[in-house]
Amino acid sequence: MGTAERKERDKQEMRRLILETAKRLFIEEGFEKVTLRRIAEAIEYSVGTLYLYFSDKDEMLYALHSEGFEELYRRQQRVLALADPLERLRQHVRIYLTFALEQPETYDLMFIMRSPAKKIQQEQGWTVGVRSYQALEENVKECLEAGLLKHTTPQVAAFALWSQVHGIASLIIRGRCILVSQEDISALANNAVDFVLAHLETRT
Amino acid sequence: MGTAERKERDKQEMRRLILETAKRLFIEEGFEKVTLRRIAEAIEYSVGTLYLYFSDKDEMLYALHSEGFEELYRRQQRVLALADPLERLRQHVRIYLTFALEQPETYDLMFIMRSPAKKIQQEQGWTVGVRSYQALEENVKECLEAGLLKHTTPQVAAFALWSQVHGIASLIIRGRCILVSQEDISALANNAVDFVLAHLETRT
Amino acid sequence: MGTAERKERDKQEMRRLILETAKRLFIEEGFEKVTLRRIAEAIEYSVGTLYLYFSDKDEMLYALHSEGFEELYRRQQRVLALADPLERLRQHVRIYLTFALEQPETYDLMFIMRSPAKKIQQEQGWTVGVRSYQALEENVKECLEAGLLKHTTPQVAAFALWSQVHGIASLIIRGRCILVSQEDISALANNAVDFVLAHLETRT
Amino acid sequence: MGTAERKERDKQEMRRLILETAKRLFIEEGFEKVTLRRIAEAIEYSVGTLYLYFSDKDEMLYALHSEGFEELYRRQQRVLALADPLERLRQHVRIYLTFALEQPETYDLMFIMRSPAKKIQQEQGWTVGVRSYQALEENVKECLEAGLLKHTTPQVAAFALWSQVHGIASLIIRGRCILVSQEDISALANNAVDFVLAHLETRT
DNA sequence: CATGAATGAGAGTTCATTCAT
DNA sequence: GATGAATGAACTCTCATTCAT
Repeated sequence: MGTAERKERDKQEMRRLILETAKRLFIEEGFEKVTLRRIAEAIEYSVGTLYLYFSDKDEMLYALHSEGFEELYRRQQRVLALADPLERLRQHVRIYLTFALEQPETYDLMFIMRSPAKKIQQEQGWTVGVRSYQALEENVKECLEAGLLKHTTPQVAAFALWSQVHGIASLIIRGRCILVSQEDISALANNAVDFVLAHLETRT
Repeated sequence: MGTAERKERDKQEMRRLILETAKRLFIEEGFEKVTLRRIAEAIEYSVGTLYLYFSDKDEMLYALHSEGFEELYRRQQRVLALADPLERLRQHVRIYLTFALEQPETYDLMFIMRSPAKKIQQEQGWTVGVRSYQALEENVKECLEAGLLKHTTPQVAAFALWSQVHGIASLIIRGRCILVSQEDISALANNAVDFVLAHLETRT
Repeated sequence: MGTAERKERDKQEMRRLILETAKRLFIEEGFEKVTLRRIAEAIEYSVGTLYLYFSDKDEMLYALHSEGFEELYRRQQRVLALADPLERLRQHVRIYLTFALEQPETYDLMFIMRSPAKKIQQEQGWTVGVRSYQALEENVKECLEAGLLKHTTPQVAAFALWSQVHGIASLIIRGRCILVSQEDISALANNAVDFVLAHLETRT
Repeated sequence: MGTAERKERDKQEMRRLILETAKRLFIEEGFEKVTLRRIAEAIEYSVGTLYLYFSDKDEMLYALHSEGFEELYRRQQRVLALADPLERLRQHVRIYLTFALEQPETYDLMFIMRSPAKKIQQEQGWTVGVRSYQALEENVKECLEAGLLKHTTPQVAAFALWSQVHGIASLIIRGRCILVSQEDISALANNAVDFVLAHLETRT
């Protein structure tokens, strides 16, 4: 039925509206300060309405969390086509950083925020995220096997890379780069990544 | 007058007591769970008393923030004696990571938390921190000048190193290393640092 | 018109369905926990639909209240055939207690609950109930006139009996028999009734 | 210290004020309708203040519940001096009924209300009450042993008596005696008790 | 006839902060 | 200097009820 479909679409749109608004407020005011009331006010609906789309605040956070990981994974996929594992790894890292800086509030929720959402505190809340990490580790492994990266275990190399990019992203997102002018931050981030990445390659 | 001095000293001691207690509670129970009431109970004073030593909660947070940076700087000092700039840099990094993992909640407040304290949001709140960063940058610069690190600017190299260690620390502190067993985390952290550090040296 | 009749019949059936469901839920989950949403879900209709058959929640409660009294009266009727007024009275009491324990939530609504329904608060809401009470009083009166019960007024004897059984029923229903094991409660209840009843008879 | 004592007394008075107010509202508006906000308004304090004297709503209910049982037990004590167990039992019953009708809201809370308070739902919440019931049972036992009551077990006789008085009290308190004029209710209650009590004695 | 989206009022609870004593 | 009683504003969440479709 056309009407049924439209209703379903409307429902999805409302969820989107709520989530996007929540996300926007998160940037503007910080996660912990955002309350259901504020979200409701922002979309000009009553608080109760939020509960028609999410069973509680946790579920809202978890939805954003999940969407974030889906999006990240989707972006990672674009890279898989690259035959050269090292080039693929480079792109991998770049894509991650881009994602973090393009959607800082989502990234924050995924990798920085001390989430009050119970679901996220359980291990199962991370299955989507684990998949992404394994893709990275797999990529690193290939590089190691092809002798393209300095010798170490895939675990160590993957973690080193991840923490490198995460460090950059989270320092920027949480406003700890006060010494660097806003315009140069992105350049600095890229240079730092390049610097590290370059010297982990065996060629150098 | 002696009494005036003693009074001032007493006042400082009380501030210390409060701050140490707050820090301990933050670590034991997590930031969100610690209220002024809990701190007051822990030191066996009334809540109102806290306001005799700090004008509000923000000021307490800011004091902890500052103390954290003082402590970090103090630890950095121990390293300055080392003649070899590269070895000094290695220790520098190691000291930073140790501090972060020994005092996770303080580190969190300093480098991760989107601080509610207004004072920290202003640039002047970071002067203590800037000094630490400059010490690192200075150390990096020396290494570069001595040709001990792969070529780049001091800014880039320092930021790369800082973000590397911060990334490790913050992933651990904010519980994002769910794939790694609790016991292995510290080893993994060290290995990752070693891996990166090693390959940024020119010798390799 | 046949259609009009059928419509009316359908309407009645729907009311029945709603009321029976409500009653079932009340017994299963307790009064407080049952919301209109839960009733609606149970009958697989929307909440709004309930308002097509009842003007508000009060009216639903009142309907259940009335039905309870109808059911009680119906059960009382079965006893009228007994010629011996004393035996009839004994059965009367027994039937009352059985009803209370078989349909505790309905009994609760009828005789215990401080009803939220405004209609019940008015005297007219009790006409159905009064009929039942008069039947009991009539029965008692017959016993007294036949010299089968110890001397007193019908009012006193009827009230004494009613409050006796109500006391038993309400202590059980509202969970005040915590000293008595769940299995023995029913036996205790019967023994208590027997004890009292027996000694009010003149024969003893 | 005098001041310490006065402070303690003030604190107790405030608890009393809150409890009495709560109790009064319970009568006027019914238990379930009374909210913390209403109580706070009634005593002209803020809602938060209530939490300085009671840790939550449950504790307030439980305090009233406990006080009720203490008071009932205190009243029972007055009767113990009577040498004649039968006369003592008569007074026992009368005292119970008087208590119920003098403090209907407290009695309601103790013996009728389906309490939401968790503590009351646990068996330990009733220890005070159990003591009272055992006193009654003991009295009944003495009567039986002295051959003053018609033969049965102490359990059955005690429960019969209790449920008799409770039935009367609860029908009155919950407004089910609509047929009887308000003035006659008390007389009717007494007559009913007398009627039953009299005929359970062996003398008759 | 039936729906389901929306709401307003209100529930219990928490907490940083103030201030008379 | 220290207290602790008091508060106001905020929190998340629930529910009977309405109404356009």
